[in-house]
Amino acid sequence: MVRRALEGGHLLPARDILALARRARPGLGRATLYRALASLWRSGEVAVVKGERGSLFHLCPRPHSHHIICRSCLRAVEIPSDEMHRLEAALGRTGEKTGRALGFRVEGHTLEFTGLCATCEEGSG
Amino acid sequence: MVRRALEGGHLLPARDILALARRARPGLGRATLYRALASLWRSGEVAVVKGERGSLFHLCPRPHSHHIICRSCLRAVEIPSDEMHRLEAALGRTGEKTGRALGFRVEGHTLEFTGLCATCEEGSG
DNA sequence: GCTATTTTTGAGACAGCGTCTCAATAACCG
DNA sequence: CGGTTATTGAGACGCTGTCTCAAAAATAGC
Repeated sequence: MVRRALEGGHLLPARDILALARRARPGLGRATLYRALASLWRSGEVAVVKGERGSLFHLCPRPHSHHIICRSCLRAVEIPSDEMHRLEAALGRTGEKTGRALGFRVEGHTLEFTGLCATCEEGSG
Repeated sequence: MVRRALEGGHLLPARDILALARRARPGLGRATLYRALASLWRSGEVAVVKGERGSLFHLCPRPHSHHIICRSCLRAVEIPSDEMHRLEAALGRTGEKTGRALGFRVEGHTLEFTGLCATCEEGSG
C-alpha cells in the first residue's frame, strides 16, 4: 500500500505518500504510514532524504546506493558505486579499521547530488 | 554573537546556539537567531547539515567544502577536495554543460560522512 | 463456531523546529 | 532633537514526526 505509492520513482514527502496511499485505503493513519516507512527503511527498500521541511522518501533499488536527483521531476537515479568507493577509500572504509586517512573510522555517509536530468533540461532549459 | 557561539567547531542545533548566544545577549529572540544563521549561510560562513530533528550548523572554513563528522564529539573536519572533484567528474561538472555521464547536469550536492575521529575512538572503543 | 489473547490500526495529543507577523526598540539622518 | 527606516523580540502559527491509548482485526486454543 505504502510501497505502491512510491512506485513512480519520485521523491515524495510523507504527506504526499499518505494522500496517495489513502486512495487505496481511506482513513489510513499517520502513525501507520510512519510505521510502514520505518519498516521499509529498515529492510532497505526505501531511502530517506532530508529536505527543507522534513524527510523525502523514495524506493531504493539496492541497499547503500546513492542517487542523483532531478530538481525538476524529483526522480532519483542510482549513482554507479565505483567512484563512491574510491572516495570512501580516501577516508577509510566503512566497518574496517585499516586505511584511515584523516584518522577517522567511517561509519556512515549520505550523498545527494541534485541537478537536471536530460529530459527535463531539454524541456525547460 | 551568533558566529562566536559556533567557534568551538562543533555541529550545533539552533537551540544550543541560541543558549550560547544568550550568554552574551540575554533575551535574544529565535527569529533573530534564524535571521543571523541565514545571513551567515548566504555568505558561506556557516554550513547546514540536516539531522534527525532539524538542522545542525557549523562554521565553514571555505565555501563548498565537505566534511566528515565525528559521531561522538560532533566535530566537523574538512575533506580534501581531490576525491570530491573526481566523483563529480563522473557525473558532470557543476555549472558546465559538457562531460555529463548519466545525462545529468549537476547543480549542487550535499555530502556528509560520519564516524569516529581518532581521539574519540581511542577514548570509547 | 466461539472465546481469549495478541497484534495492528487510527485518532488525537503532544513536542520540536522553523517561519511569520507585528509592535516596540534602536539606529540613522536631516 | 524629530522623523524615517531598519532591527529586534515575543508570540502565534503550521508542519513534521512521535507517542499514547482504546478500538478493531488477526491469531490461537478449545
